[in-house]
Amino acid sequence: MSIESIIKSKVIEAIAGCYEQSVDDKMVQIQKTRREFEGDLTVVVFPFLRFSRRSPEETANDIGNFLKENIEVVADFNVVKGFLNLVIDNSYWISVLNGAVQTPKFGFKPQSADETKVMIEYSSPNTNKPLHLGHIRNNLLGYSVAEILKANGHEVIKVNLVNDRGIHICKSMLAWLRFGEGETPESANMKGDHLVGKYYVKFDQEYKKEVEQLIAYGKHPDEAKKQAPLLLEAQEMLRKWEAGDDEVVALWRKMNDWVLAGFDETYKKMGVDFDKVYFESETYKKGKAIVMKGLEEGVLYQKETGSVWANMESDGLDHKLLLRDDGTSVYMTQDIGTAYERFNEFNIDEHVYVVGNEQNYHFQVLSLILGKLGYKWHDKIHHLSYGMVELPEGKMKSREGTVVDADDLMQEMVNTARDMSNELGKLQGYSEEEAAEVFTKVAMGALKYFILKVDPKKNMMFNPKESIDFNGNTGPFIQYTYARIQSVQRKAKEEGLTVPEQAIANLTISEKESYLIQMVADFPNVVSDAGKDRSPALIANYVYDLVKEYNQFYHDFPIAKEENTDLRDFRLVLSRQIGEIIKNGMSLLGIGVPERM
RNA sequence: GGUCCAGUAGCUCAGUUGGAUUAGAGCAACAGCCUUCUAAGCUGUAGGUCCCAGGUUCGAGCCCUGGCUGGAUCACCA
Repeated sequence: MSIESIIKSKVIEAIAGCYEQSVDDKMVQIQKTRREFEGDLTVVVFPFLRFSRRSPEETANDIGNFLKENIEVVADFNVVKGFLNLVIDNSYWISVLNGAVQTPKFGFKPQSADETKVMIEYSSPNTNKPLHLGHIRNNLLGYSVAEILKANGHEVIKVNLVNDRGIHICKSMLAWLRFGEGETPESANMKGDHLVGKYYVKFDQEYKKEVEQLIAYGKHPDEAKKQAPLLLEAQEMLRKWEAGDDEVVALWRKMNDWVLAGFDETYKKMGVDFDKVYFESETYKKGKAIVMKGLEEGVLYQKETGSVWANMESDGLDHKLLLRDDGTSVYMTQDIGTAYERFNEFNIDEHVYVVGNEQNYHFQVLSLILGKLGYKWHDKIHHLSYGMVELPEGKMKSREGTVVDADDLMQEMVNTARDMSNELGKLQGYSEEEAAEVFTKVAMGALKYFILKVDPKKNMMFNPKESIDFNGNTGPFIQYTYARIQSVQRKAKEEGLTVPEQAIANLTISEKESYLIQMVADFPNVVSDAGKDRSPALIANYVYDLVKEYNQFYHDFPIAKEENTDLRDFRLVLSRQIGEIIKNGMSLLGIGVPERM
């Protein structure tokens, strides 16, 4: 039983004893004592005033006396206004630390059948262009949330739905046929996704030329945009693809394979992976049967022209198209079909979709329609919605060339980390491979941490220059602290000190250190909260706070040189445990920590 | 126009189910600190109408109402 729940129950007893009143345990608020006050834990007594009918100070004293007498580890208390600050005995904190030390994978729960089984879909790229900065946020969030859910005991299935069909793919294909001169990733010495992306841009350029020409010949701009020969040809290509035309399908397959190989490389560098990859070319017709059933049951309705709709007016929304006049599926239909399939095939309890906030409306409607169709799991689909990534120069526009390419960005981060390491002479004495491993970890840590520390739902500003700043609330700062902790442990060993498995209980430690232990003990709660909120930012900011506290306390107190051997041992144990937490916490963000840097 | 999201220091961001005279970090600026656990660090100074106005409460950056500003979205696109 935790100290908080013991105090809680005793506070209820105290109120029953002193005032003959019973209070709900929700009214008992216990929090960490703020740093500037003496004590470890604080009970807020304001809610009890109407029971005690005494002043806040008197009430706090009454309860304080009761707690001091009835709980062994409550060593003392003081009262400031309506706040009852309890001093908890050192031995308690040390036993908490020892408990944490002895827990393998501290903060992580083993997989449990009691927890829900969750599918998480993320990344979801188009195969007509390479991944960009927005995808990076998506991928990092998806991977990190999957890790966090696993650490909370959930079984997690990571999936990727690749959008490999549609008019945009045909545009790249057409431009490659027309202007490519047989270029391949090998001959051009380019990643496949970049090569295909190049032709997507090429299409757009040539298309614009055609449109301008048509306008020059007197066409109305709207008409010109629709009648440009390249566009008509691309549309024709899509029709052929859907009809299964051998040549078109072969080309489509070839270029898609290039792109997918390119994506794999990028995912690998980013450190993300999937348990299953879906292709839209295989799923785009799904959902039609479910919609037809809904139509029969009268949940949906059909217009005279043949299209099928859902009336969402009762939910304050408009009407939503589900099948076109020609009976073909739209995006929503497909999502209905794949959701149904996934819940049934994998027997999942929940489904998380990591998709940008421009699709908030889509997912709101998806859940409502599934509810209308009678699926009880319709409220078990969660849209993990994230904000746009903006640049200092303004918004990213692929047509204006202001997108930040994922591969370029990662390479730039690695280059910068290497340059800084060399400049500081940090990695002297390392082999080339070892050095490369370190600055790659640092570079990726910088990028990942910068993005994950921000609340997912907020739009964020990505400043490439700032992200490569290795100070402050950044990944490298945290990695650096970890490396220093490992250095302490190594030095202690070199000096012949055996780092004990546990700290000695009868020891006087500073209030700062008991505060640090409280933070250590908090880690499992933070992991749990991050799971509930699906927010890596909680973990990131917690780890930063812990690191900052650690640095501030121990910068001036070299642990290995502490003369009191019991205290030194205690500090070695605490420091090692904090290192463990940094490593575990960062792994939930998909960030590696180097032993030295 | 309807719906949803956001607004906290010059900039980028935290702020746990409402709690403490003084709302926190980092960056940028200024001033210090290398016999230290690794200076990729630490310490200090300066910087605020928590968008505005009401309301609820012993207590509001947080909750409610109304407004302002910015963003997203409202396709027989995906």
